[in-house]
Amino acid sequence: MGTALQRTIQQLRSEDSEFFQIAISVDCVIFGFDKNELKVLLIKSDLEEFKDQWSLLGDLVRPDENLDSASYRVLKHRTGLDDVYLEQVYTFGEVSRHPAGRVISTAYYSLINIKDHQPVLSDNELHWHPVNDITTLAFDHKIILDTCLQRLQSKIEEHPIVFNLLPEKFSLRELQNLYEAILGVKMDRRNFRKKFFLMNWLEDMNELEQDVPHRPGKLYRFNASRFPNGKMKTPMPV
Amino acid sequence: MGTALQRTIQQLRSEDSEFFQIAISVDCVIFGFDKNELKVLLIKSDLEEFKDQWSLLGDLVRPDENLDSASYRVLKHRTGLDDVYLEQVYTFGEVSRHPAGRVISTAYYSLINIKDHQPVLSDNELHWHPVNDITTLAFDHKIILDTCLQRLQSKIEEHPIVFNLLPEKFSLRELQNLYEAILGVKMDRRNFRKKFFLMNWLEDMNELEQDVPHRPGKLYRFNASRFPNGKMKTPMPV
DNA sequence: TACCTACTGTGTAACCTATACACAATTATA
DNA sequence: TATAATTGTGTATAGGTTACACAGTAGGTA
Repeated sequence: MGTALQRTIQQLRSEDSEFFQIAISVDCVIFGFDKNELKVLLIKSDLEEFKDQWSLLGDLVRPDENLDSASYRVLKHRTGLDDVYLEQVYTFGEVSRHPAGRVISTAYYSLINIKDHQPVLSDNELHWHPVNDITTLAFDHKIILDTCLQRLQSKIEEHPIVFNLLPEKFSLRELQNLYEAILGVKMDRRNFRKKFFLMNWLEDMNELEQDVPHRPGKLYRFNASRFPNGKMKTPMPV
Repeated sequence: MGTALQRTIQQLRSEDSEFFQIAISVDCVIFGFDKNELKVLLIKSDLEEFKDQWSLLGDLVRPDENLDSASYRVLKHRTGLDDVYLEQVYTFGEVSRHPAGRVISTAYYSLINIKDHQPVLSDNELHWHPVNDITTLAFDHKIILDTCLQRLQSKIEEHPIVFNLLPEKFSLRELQNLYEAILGVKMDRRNFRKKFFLMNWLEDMNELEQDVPHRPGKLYRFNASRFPNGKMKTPMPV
């Protein structure tokens, strides 16, 4: 007796479709940063079972598209953005996770500059929520959100991906606020500056912040070309 | 127009089955440790396209089983082992990754004590291969193997999971050989001992190695109860 | 215009961890 | 009884992490 995979897909389909009763979807945790808070883009669930609850953005995967492509498609559809940071995190496959049937879902998270996001006008069910305010979501989406946040937290300790959440030019204070919002810790300002300058990622724009009611800070941008091999030398200071 | 997920599964099935043309499988990278080498359990592919090539152990997911359960089922079927370490790593969903049709596969890796594995007699196509000797595999399984090995490498730097690959009692030399085999580096013997004893994971069994042609080392076992919160304090010494 | 507020920008010392490294003790074997 | 191979042990150095204070600057306000 062989396993199911040892027969061909055509054989399986002709037998009894036993293995084609599972749908696969992608769910996207779309992170943004605004007013010193980490936020996530959610939509009102339209399933009766989860009436008035919020859920992540997702869709079923089409037979002719790659898994990653499905995720990019959802992002493009919901944010209008093309060139975004996207990372697969985990696949959730509990039998009963979707009330309407068997749906296995692969979770991705994405980092976008919230200012670039022009909400689709017809989609007034779409809103940015502070991550820290979210206690429940439809389906198993709270678990998916938590899993993606954990991945983001460990990822930024070694990879320079937070810049996807910021405008091109930013001050060191904004950058530190972002790290603090994601990691949920306070950091020492002087040590933060020291470490970042040691890493040599930032390019001084020779410009100052505008419209701040205090001494303005310098503006920098991320210089990806200085980043050796996609790996940071040391984790962030606490 | 809503997305596919906003209709019910029943609606979708009755429409045109567009979203039920994808099969989902699990693939297991089963790691073992023998003769100071990290090994992986492989099976001869029986697909014509990959004749005489080796492949990972996997199977299609059944509609009524959780994703994790499918992986445990494959492990139990191939190794006879029940209580094994298993971790989901990544889901591979390229459209053309399987020649027989659209199959999305979720990869897991597993750590077993190779001595416990009694190969199923009828399955003489099943063999342990040194990870370092593997250059090609059927399907995209080489990429899956590499991905799982990378995950294992980063995981052991913070979590005490390597003990799943060893017999209950082991010497410090065996433990160090195992770390060196997984990470592909040589470590300093004295620093390795120092760090492990500082972490206080090991319980001295007051026994010595047998049948070694030199001064025997002490035997230890992993004391999980001393492990606080599943997280190691410091990475392994190099 | 003078002062107040709130932030920016900067350096050093103490501490902790990681690393490099050598020799005596023990067992099996010839 | 000598040899081979490995175990078991401590210290000094280097490097990185952390804690911490004060002068400078722009905007706001009286």
